[in-house]
Amino acid sequence: MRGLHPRSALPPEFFDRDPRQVARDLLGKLVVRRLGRKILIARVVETEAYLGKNDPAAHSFSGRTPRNEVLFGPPGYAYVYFIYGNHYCLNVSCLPDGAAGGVLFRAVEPVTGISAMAKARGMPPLPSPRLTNGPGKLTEALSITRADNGVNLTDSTLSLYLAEDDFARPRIVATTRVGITKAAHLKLRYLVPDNPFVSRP
DNA sequence: GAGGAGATCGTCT
DNA sequence: GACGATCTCCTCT
Repeated sequence: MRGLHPRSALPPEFFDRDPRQVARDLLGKLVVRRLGRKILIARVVETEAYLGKNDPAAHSFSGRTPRNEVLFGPPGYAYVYFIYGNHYCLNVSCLPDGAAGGVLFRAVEPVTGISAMAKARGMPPLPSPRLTNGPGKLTEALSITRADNGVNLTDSTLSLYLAEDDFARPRIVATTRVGITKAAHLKLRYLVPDNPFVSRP
């Protein structure tokens, strides 16, 4: 029942660092989602770093716009964007106010509330990797939408935040990022090898 | 299981 | 008006 215990949120300083370091350190941490009385918890198993300046693949590379302004704000805030007409993707802002780095959550492993996640995904209440093994899938499973854009992910009193876990630090592998055409050679994708919930090996 | 096409719309040119 | 940090379904093997 460890998954039901209250969790302390990761502090703002955790995100006030290079996105590459934040992306690595987020592996094994927890995404906590409150939906009314229900609580959903999932462990992070795959992330990607977006550097902002000097990273053509980053949404913030070409400067500040209404869409990406959260990335230019203080660290530890949710940047949620809509993509391909169908899906939402969850990021967390990194680096100090004014520097627009971020980390994309690409896959998580359900810990608590699996049946609720399955329901949100329109799938049978069984523990399948297909529930959360992709950036669009995990937001759907956790009911994350544009309404969550700009929320403070370091505040455990809110309905979406990031938390520490008691687990040992997982093994980490770095690969190229998925689905991008610019700066595609950079190894800025981080995953827990052999974890069945990664989006692809 | 691999591979390809379509869905679908907000954002920026 | 084009395209995108994706997903699912369909077909073929």
